[in-house]
Amino acid sequence: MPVKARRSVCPISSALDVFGDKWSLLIIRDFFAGKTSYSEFLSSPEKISTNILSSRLRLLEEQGLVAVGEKSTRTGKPVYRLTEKGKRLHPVLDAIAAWALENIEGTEKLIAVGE
Amino acid sequence: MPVKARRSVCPISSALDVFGDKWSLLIIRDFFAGKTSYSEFLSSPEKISTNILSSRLRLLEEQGLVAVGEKSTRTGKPVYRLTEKGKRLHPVLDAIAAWALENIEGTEKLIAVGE
DNA sequence: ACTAATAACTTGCAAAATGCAAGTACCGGT
DNA sequence: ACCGGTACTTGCATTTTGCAAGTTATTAGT
Repeated sequence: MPVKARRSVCPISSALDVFGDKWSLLIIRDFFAGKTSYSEFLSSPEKISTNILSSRLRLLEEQGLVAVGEKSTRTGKPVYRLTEKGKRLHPVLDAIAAWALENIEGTEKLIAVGE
Repeated sequence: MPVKARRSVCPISSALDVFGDKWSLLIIRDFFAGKTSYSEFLSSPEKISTNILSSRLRLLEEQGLVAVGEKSTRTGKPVYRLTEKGKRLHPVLDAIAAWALENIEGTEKLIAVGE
């Protein structure tokens, strides 16, 4: 599947072509929180639906932000991981979280966006 | 019109409820580039359509990121401006642009995201 | 005052993305 | 062989987006 055409060469526009939707960055957030499996992503409080999760993981993989490891022979589950390119999004999530904590009432830092 | 229900109290999720789409942050980018009028936003290379621009400006206004000034008596045009809350998004745009310039081939810093 | 032009929208409708419920496939254990 | 759980896929209704074509208001020129 071809990577979708970008709208312009502007870095912000190009970045939004990659993760400019309501779900992609939440999945990335969950990666930073240590999640690696389908069911773990489904368990997040925002309740992503299975078809969206499946398609987003595929898109993120196509974009090179996520890699799917071999299914663990112990558990049989595929293991999803952030690539280096994906991990470099950490400052973006940091900036967004900082803005929201200051500017949107009722937001709370629940999960450590660690690493 | 009521502000849409947020999906969770997570700051990232809440922030995406505000600007998690393909267009909102591009409009914000244009504000930082000094644009203030409808036609200026339309002239950006990504070619937003008029109905989306109209509805996004309204949503951003409802969220308190954008304020509409009185129509200038000289030109008759409404003047759109970022509020302080909107201006505080500058670090977010900075982080996104920095990531894209490093991680997406063919992106170029075209407009000064100044202010 | 009349006309033309431009800016700022709104409307209608097709296309795509999202959301929900249900179903299928493939383990691993008993 | 059967069962339960995880990882999906499928079908379809709803919502959002995208494009083209209006509509309204103000300004610029004659």
